[in-house]
Amino acid sequence: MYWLLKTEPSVFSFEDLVKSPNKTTCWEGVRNYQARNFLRDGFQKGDLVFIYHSNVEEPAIMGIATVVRTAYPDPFAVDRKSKYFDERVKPRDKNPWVVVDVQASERFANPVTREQMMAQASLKGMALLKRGNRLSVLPITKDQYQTLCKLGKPTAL
DNA sequence: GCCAACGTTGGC
DNA sequence: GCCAACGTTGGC
Repeated sequence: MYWLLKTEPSVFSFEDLVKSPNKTTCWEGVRNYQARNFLRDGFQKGDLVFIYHSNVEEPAIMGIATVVRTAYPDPFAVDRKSKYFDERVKPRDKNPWVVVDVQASERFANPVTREQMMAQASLKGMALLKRGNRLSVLPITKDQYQTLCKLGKPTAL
């Protein structure tokens, strides 16, 4: 399967992922149930994931990561010191939030900008491109994956 | 259970 | 900085 994860590069960028130990990080802080369901029920080991920079001048897909660990409880949701702490998760409840681990695998030689995607007829209808879409975890079809790779030119790290 | 108010995301 | 979209909250 193929996915897309949004991130604000001022918080955590694709290059931050590349620089992480073993180029791997746990993708914390997802606090939306639909997005959570994708992470929990959809993400499989080996799935490929586009990393997309949002809330910047030129939103773009920067590269590809691989799922290296399937969903497990988000430790930050129950860590009072974390900015992702969720007050509503009471100790005796089960923590509803999950993370997956992703490892950077390839960098796009040509990051694919939102503008480029908008101009691609074959990407018409992508949820990502819909105005007002706020979902931070999105499924990508095989066709979309191939189109985006053709544009992005993935290169080994 | 309805729905208005509010808060957040994120493109523009 | 504006505001569209939409999820969440809380009064009733």
